[in-house]
Amino acid sequence: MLFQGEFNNAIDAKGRASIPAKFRDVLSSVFADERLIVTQNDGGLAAYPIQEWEKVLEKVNAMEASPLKDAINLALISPAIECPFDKQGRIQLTKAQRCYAGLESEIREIVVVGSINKIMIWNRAMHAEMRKQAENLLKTESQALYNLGF
Amino acid sequence: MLFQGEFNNAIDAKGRASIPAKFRDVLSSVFADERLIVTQNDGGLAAYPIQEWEKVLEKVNAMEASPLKDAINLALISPAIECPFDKQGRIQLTKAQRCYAGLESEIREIVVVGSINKIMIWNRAMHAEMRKQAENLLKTESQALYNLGF
DNA sequence: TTATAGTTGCCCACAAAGTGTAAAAACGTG
DNA sequence: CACGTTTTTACACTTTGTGGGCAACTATAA
Repeated sequence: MLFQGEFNNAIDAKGRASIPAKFRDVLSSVFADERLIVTQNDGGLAAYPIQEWEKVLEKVNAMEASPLKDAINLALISPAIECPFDKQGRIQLTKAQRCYAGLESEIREIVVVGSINKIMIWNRAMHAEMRKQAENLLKTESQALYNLGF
Repeated sequence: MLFQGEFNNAIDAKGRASIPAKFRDVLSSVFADERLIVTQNDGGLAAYPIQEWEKVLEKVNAMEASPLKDAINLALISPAIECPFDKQGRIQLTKAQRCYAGLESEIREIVVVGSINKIMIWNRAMHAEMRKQAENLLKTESQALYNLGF
């Protein structure tokens, strides 16, 4: 397990998001490279260690032309940009990234979520709403959950 | 990776579009030439560093005559024009270019998107709409995305 | 031709955004 | 509870983006 857990961190007035120390530790110990590529996905931001991102790129490049490939390029690849860490372990997000993720001006509360090989960053309120939706679905699937061992 | 990322910039009343400093840096450091050739493509504007544009031209010239070649000349090559930077890092777009890209008079909001070897300029609302379409398609292909590493 | 309106390029100035550093506050561990 | 680590706040400074003024030039019409 690489990135794991949820962290309620903040984004400052200039758009810098602090990344949990645990995730930075994973970057330096497992990947030996602190570079993060941040893209937009599903209403939030997804940050990939550069090695992971390059694997993704190779696979996408190998696809033959199709509407799906175009959509991936438009929605996932083009917006991607490297966001370097500052000395306090924060990454500077661009205006466009904040705009996409609902992190304008006065909004400071984010949640940083580990997701195996990537790190997701959400507007905290939005994330809470998504969780609620998910939990509602789970209520209708108690048997399946039981079978899974939950 | 040359041009990467999305930037929410503006076009002013005179039709000047500001190009992100990062992209200007790529032009001067990688291409050592700030000239941009701007053409029309797919409802937006595409700006090529002059070296990249010349590569394209050579390849098109090498094609033997065909309806496709004619269409390329008509739709992509003919409208192309060099748009020089002013000292504030903006390029002056012509009326025809703005008209084509849905950037008339009062519309100020654009998005400048890096796309490997070229820079795309979109009406921001139009781009958001395209992204939405793309994301809808992606939602139906979550297994494929997972396989690609997203 | 002259007058007029529109376009283009150049310049300046202000506002907004980004960067870097330091220090305070909060947190978690022993 | 005290300590070290982590996160947040605060401030100063730099860079970038945007709007506006002005003059030169172009095209059109009277």
